[in-house]
Amino acid sequence: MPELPDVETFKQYFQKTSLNQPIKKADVENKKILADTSGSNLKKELEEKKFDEAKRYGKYFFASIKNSSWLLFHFGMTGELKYFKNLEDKPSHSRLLITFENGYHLSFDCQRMLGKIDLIQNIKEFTKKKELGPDALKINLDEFKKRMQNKRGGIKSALMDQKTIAGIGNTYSDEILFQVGIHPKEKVKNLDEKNLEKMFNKMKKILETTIDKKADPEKFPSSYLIPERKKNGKCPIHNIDLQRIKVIGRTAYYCPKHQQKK
DNA sequence: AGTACCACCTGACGGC
DNA sequence: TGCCGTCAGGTGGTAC
Repeated sequence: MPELPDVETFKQYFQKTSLNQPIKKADVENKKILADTSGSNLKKELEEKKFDEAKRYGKYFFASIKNSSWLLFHFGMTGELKYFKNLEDKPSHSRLLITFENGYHLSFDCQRMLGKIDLIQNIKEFTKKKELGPDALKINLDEFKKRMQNKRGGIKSALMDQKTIAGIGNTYSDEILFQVGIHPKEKVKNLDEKNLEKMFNKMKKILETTIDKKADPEKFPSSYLIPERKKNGKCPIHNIDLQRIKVIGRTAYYCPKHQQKK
């Protein structure tokens, strides 16, 4: 589920594999993933050019096309990047296929097609238009507290609101709340400054740790909730069944023992 | 402002 | 075996 740590991992992968390599071909294999551009336009923009920079903001990834626009990726729920040599290794839901002069390929694989690709001129303008809040990795404590203190609803929906903070989704909001011991439906208003500061620190630590582990739950510390976010999952601290509830239409997992409402 | 609900979309899974 | 409902969860739109 591409949230900030997953997208950051894609960015690092892209930097390692696809930067500064002359592009030979670019083919859109399914037009549904295109936002505001056409397949022929994308082809024209990419072929015989190269990527010279990679950036991330929240859950969005941007690849700079040298002397031209930015190629924007949003991964939706099932999007990912794959770099490979032989076409037989092409992922099964490849929607955009880029072929480099060196013979390797980069594919935007997106099974459910909830992802999007677009061309944009300016990242700042884009994030402004989307009204995205500060990136969760970059936001400082004061800004975090200020933004949270303006929220009236529940804490999980506040953490997932991209206009409040950009980058946290359903999975990682569960992890943050699990580690600070707060119920997903707790009203933000009921949290004091100390709660918010602890939450801020945990959020940063979780993002840094999971990026370091390349967003792979199998490599996460055994004290983490995420690997247990499944049917019959247990709290790694208390070894009891996790609770499953709906919060804003999303499934939230939490420990009924150490995440009780105030 | 916040929440509820729907749509987009595919594939895995459980029930019958 | 195979059909069907449900679920997964990011975003965006609408209704209340």
